[in-house]
Amino acid sequence: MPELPEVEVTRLGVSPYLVEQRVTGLVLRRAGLRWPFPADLAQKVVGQTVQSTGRRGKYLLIVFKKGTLIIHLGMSGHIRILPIHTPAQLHDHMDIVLGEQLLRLTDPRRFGAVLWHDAADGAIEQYPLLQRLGMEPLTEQFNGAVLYTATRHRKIAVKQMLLAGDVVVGVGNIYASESLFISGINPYTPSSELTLARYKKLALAIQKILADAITKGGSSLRDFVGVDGQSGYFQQNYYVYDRTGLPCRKCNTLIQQVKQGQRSTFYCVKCQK
DNA sequence: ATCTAATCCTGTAGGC
DNA sequence: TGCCTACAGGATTAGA
Repeated sequence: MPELPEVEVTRLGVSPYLVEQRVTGLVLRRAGLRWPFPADLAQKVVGQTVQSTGRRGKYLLIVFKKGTLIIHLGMSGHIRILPIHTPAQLHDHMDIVLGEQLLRLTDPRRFGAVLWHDAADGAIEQYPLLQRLGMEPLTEQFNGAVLYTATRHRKIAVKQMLLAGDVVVGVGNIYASESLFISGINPYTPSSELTLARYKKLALAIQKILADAITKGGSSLRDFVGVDGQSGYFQQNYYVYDRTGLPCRKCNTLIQQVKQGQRSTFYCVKCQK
């Protein structure tokens, strides 16, 4: 379940194996994932050298001189660095070969995506799918005022606003519930009704929880090079997510699970008003 | 301009 | 034991 921290941890993990390395081959084992793979992808990347890696929201960027490879992990995707000629298994959809190693994309549910943009680094914001994305939460510019000003006419529940990604990116279903608990906000509150002061608390909660998750995930970066892939989210200690019917860690009230826009929301009715 | 619902797909958990 | 259904996840898209 990659949210922003897992994508960033992935980027940090694979980056040393990519940057300044030349792509020597590309293997596609199906026509595409969520969307078809770019038709001429091999021509675009094979022979090219990776300049840098980046991230925009939950999109992983692999930057070449002539363009940028955009990878989205969907909800079940993950990437590993493996020795060349490692046999592919079910759901291994793409290999980017770099000399003696390869970057392998695995995604059982195929909600992920592999895209190409014919412009290097700076111009990536022009890519259609990235154009409507909200602000990066882990930047100096992001704060409560950003949330406040963007939501003056938004009646949508604050939980669903966070998830929508057009105000702030990278907050998935887990961290939406968690950040609202930390800031003491009821997930049903219409976005336009929250005060600046409460949005300041929410913005700080989002930044802290995402940064902490990256730190924790970063401690298992080596997992991206090897057989087992997935990185250290197991020990995550959530306040409300997936704790339906269990006592709130602050007040012992039983945690409620509800549906908002087809998605589960977890919250404490006493701590979150 | 906003918002809601449907959609993509597979693995897993729960009910019978 | 095995079948069946519901659900989980992100984010675009179409429709209200």
